[in-house]
Amino acid sequence: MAEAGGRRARTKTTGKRASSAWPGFITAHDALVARIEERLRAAGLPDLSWYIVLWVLERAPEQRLRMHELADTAVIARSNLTRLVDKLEKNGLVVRERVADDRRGAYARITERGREMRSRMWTVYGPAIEELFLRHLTEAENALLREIMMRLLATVRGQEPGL
Amino acid sequence: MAEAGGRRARTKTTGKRASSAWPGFITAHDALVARIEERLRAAGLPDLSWYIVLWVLERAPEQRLRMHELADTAVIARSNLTRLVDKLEKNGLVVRERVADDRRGAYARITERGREMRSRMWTVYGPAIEELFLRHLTEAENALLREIMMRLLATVRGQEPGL
DNA sequence: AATTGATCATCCTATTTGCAACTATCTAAA
DNA sequence: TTTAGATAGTTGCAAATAGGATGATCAATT
Repeated sequence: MAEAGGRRARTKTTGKRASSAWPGFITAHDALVARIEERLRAAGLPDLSWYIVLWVLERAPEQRLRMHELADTAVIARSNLTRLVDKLEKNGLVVRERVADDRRGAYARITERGREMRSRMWTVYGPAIEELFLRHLTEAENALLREIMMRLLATVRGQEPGL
Repeated sequence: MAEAGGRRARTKTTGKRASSAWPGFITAHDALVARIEERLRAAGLPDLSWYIVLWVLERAPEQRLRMHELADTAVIARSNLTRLVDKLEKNGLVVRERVADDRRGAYARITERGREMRSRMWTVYGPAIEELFLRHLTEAENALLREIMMRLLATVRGQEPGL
């Protein structure tokens, strides 16, 4: 959160605004994600991290991505992605493939079962997004929100220290 | 994430939009939070969850809140809040107090040291928010974003199953 | 070719988290 | 009252996570 509605601005250099959107941003995010995870769990489905990986892979050029690209796109630490992909692979949802010209590297590729699982998860996830999120936004708000998020993402990705 | 830019809408009932803000929303959130946590760590400071609890308590009516109120406000599972408050208490940043008319209950109250810590964390957190988030929004965007987040928060809180 | 420094992925360990009990207390109804 | 059912907070255990270390390979320079 932040100094939010904030008592008085503390310094001149920090140039506070009347009211930052930040606290609401992270709080709304956490609350929404908690609700969604609840629904997935109730439906006996894997959690969001699985969905995200499957979704990213499904949209990738050849249904596959290098591990580090996947980690960056899905915003998952590399070491955690290794284990997540282990589990997905054990469940037959993705397969690892060697990289022809770089023996250090590996691809993760989504399988047919992986696509099925993503689709199955979407039957819970999609309506949840609709109901908890989209439903409360006008078309214009949705569009602006999307644009803003892409802008933030672009700049934050542009200055990753470890990227 | 979501069906995003989405191939074609799958059913009529799901009433998809051209492009949902949802994937960007959670991805931007995760990326921003990761950067911020990085900075706090680099500064040898505790992580965001400590800040949020201290911040919520500092703004609370009497600098204190019942454990369950704190959990709900900060969006932290009760069992995790118990342990988080344990740690904060061990560090002298909050104290637990009994509730006069409900012997089951407990307050968490922020201490002077707690306020100092929040303030110290803000010297890193505040500029990070400014630089990574606010800086990229116009005043109008910030205001709208804030309003939207509050709206989402209100509705998601209105329908909590476990609340 | 040899060396140095990055990069890729994984492994290891300490924490943290989620969930399901569990205890104590309160509330409402019989 | 007594009892049945909620509520507050905590605890235990399994699983997930973060972050640094490791081993292997690649790229650039000498």
